[in-house]
Amino acid sequence: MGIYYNFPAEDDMNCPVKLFTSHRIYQEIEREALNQLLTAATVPGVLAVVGMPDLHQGYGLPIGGVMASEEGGPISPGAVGFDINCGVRLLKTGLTLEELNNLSNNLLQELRKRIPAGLGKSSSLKFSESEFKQIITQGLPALAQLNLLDEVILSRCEDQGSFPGADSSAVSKKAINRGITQLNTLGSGNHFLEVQQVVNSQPESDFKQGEVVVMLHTGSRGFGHQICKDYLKLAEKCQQKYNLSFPVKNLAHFPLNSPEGQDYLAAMGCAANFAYANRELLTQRLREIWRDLFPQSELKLYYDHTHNIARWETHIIAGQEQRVLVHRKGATRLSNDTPALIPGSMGTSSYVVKSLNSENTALALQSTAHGAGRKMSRTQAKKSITQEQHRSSLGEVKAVSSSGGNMLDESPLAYKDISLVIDSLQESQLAHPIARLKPLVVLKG
DNA sequence: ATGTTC
Repeated sequence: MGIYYNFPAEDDMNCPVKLFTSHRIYQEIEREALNQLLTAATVPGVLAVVGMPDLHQGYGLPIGGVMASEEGGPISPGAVGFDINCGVRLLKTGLTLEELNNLSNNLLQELRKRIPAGLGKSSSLKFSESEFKQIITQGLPALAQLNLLDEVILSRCEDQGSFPGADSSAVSKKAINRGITQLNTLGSGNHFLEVQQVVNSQPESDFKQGEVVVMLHTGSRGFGHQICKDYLKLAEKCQQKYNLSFPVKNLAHFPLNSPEGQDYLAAMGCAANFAYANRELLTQRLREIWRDLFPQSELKLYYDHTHNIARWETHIIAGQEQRVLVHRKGATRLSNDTPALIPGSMGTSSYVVKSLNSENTALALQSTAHGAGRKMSRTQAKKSITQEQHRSSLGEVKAVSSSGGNMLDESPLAYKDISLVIDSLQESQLAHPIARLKPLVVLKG
């Protein structure tokens, strides 16, 4: 029996809350993050709330939180997050470390020069409004129609790279204007492009020991951010109209069967498609660099998935199979036949995991962690971590910031130990690692 | 995360 913490439905909670952490990680979880998770269970129409071991304080729902709503129940922009379809993509290179080694300095310089990155950065590509709308409505298949898709990769993407129900008429002009120049950019904060080496792979996995891979972590940029902002404002306005009780302002929501709720889902789908396309286009920029530096190597997509989204799924909740809208915010869907990519903090290993298909995976609504999870806020990290501490925490890893900043707020010292998160997933019988990916070279946003 | 004020 894998362990988890169960908080029964008490007082004004509508459902129990299950927190899937080891005892060790539980000690590190902030009181406020747990409080936010328990508060989510008080929203009327919420049928299940689950926390992952990388739980930390967020806006409304904590990062690492999963919240399932009944049909007609709440849909909450804050429970998806500002970076809609923030996600991870992993590429295989077929190269060994030896083939890469002489070039790693060049590679870092080329990445910095040729990958559009940093706060407010515009893309090197120009899209017309109609092309942009086609992309945000259809996702990756639209890139294929525009002759911008290199290969048939849809089966290696969550949602086949096309989120259903997206409708650009639900997206504000302001969001379109922000998004149209940002498609094909990495962004900032915890977004990164990292070259890694497989150091520990299970024999049954697709990974060879020592193989070089590339991981990309980015999302929907200012586009998704604007959509979240627009709909949070609308939700507050709709509170009276639908006579809703928000336990905290940041858990503002719509009824799923309201026009506004449906509009949010349609707009959220556009941001999801933006982010799928963004990761694909950045992969193409990377391929251009790769062709120059490693002409014998071809970048092949291993998998691409999100960790910030709401989607319809069927789960057994309280013994009853039902269709629910699952919000995952800093949590990854993990079905029995797909892998999940769990990026570490800068300078620490990332992992590929598979489901353990246990009783607990069903209780966790088929969810797993999304990363190491913060241990300090950005401001706290900048105050308390010194340059020297940060530099030594990076060890041999070559890191460069596109913005030229000191990256203290992204230091591994500001995050939980990813290996404890992975141990925790195993102890809870949610997932087990099939490969550990050690960082070599990282471009931070 | 973010044209850094959710």
